[in-house]
Amino acid sequence: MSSVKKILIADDEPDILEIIQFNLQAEGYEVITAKNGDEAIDQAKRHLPDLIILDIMMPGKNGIDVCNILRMQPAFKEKLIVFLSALSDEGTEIRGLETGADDYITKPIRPKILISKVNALFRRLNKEGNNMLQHGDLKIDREKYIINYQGNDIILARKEFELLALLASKPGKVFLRNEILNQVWGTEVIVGDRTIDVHIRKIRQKLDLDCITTVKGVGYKFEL
Amino acid sequence: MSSVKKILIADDEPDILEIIQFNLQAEGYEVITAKNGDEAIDQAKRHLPDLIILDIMMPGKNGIDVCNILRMQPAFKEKLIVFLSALSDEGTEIRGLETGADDYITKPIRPKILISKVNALFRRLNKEGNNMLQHGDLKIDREKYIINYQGNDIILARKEFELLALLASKPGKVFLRNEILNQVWGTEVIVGDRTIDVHIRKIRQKLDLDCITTVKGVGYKFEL
DNA sequence: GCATGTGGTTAACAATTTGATAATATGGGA
DNA sequence: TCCCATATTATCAAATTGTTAACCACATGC
Repeated sequence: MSSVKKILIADDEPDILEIIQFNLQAEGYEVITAKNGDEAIDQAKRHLPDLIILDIMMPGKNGIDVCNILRMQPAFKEKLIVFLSALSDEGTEIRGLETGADDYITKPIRPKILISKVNALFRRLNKEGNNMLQHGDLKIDREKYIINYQGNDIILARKEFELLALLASKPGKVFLRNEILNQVWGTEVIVGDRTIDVHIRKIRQKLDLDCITTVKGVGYKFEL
Repeated sequence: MSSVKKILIADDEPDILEIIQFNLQAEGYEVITAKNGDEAIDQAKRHLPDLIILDIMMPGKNGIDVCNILRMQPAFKEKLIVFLSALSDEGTEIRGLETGADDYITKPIRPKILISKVNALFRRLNKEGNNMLQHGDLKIDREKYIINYQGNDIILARKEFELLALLASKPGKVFLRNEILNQVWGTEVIVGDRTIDVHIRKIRQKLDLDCITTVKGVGYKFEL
């Protein structure tokens, strides 16, 4: 979405390194390589890649060690880490799964699957935290303050927008009236009881889409 | 966590079926098998397994077809589905990833990895709903204020919901009428004797499931 | 400065849902 | 059998939300 994603690959076999690098670069990613665990940690700190692919079996620090070390640091708590494993080392692989990796890829490397997995990982990441919400035909752009439904832009007033954006930020979750007041109006402001209802109504009217459900006695929730 | 997890395996090769079945049963899972796609759908509907492992390449309906068909139905929207794929069919594998599977496992099957993945999937599932109770086919989602039984959402009014949630929070425990009053109604409010009964009745009616037992002279308890 | 429009809030009333109660039925045990 | 705790049902009051219109504040352009 935003900028080119950086990927760090660490493997002691130059061939593998090259295959992966070639394929990921062809896909448009920026690739950094490392030949062993220590180098991987070094490069990771220097470039802060978005995704780190670690071979498990490496001389010196192995992939799991590297993962553990990196996960210690806040900068890598949220980054993607994927293990590479040969068919032979089952035992270590399993430990890898428990260690906080986001996925793992088995050797021999099959380029299409590799790319597919990498893309899938980034897609997942993008969904998580951004100022663009999307559910079905409904797009909510927090930056531009625009709602788009089935290709048509819908203009909501600020409060209406923020209310909808809040509800849509966690589809299905019921927001209590108090929560809504605190999030949208702030804790200082005191407004009457019917204010929320009126805004909800306006949203429902403008959107002409039944996406906000009332949970009587509790609050409202967004769902398609 | 709660009860024994059911796993359905579908593969046209008896050897594979047996290997997987043996390993998963050894791990304490209940295993159901199917030899082809149609049988898989049949068994899935009959047993409502928690996890479905589908071979992609099968005569008749293949794994992806089966997955698509099952995902149509509300009962399987939330279930785990995993694909099994041979090294050869890369193309289909990739499509599998996009089709709504939760993971996929490559052949040849390595038992330890299989088990590790299965365990990981169930672990992930448990983590997902933070304030979510689950007993068998009955899910109680405090955040979404929704009861889900066998894939169907059931809407309860606030008091009904809170009453059920209370009882279900400690399955088997008998809640005295006083306890219930304090927890659900609060200590201030005073309501008549029959009020609880009426709410219990409404829950039983809406759920159409015999999960609340009366303990005469004492109170009520939740159990499946 | 003045008309106009928009956003936000409120009040008043309608519509709806919920929850409590009373009245009555049921069913198991002394 | 009779008694007592619970089940069931219908009913009504209270709580909650929906809807509309009016109002004020503020910005905008003329």
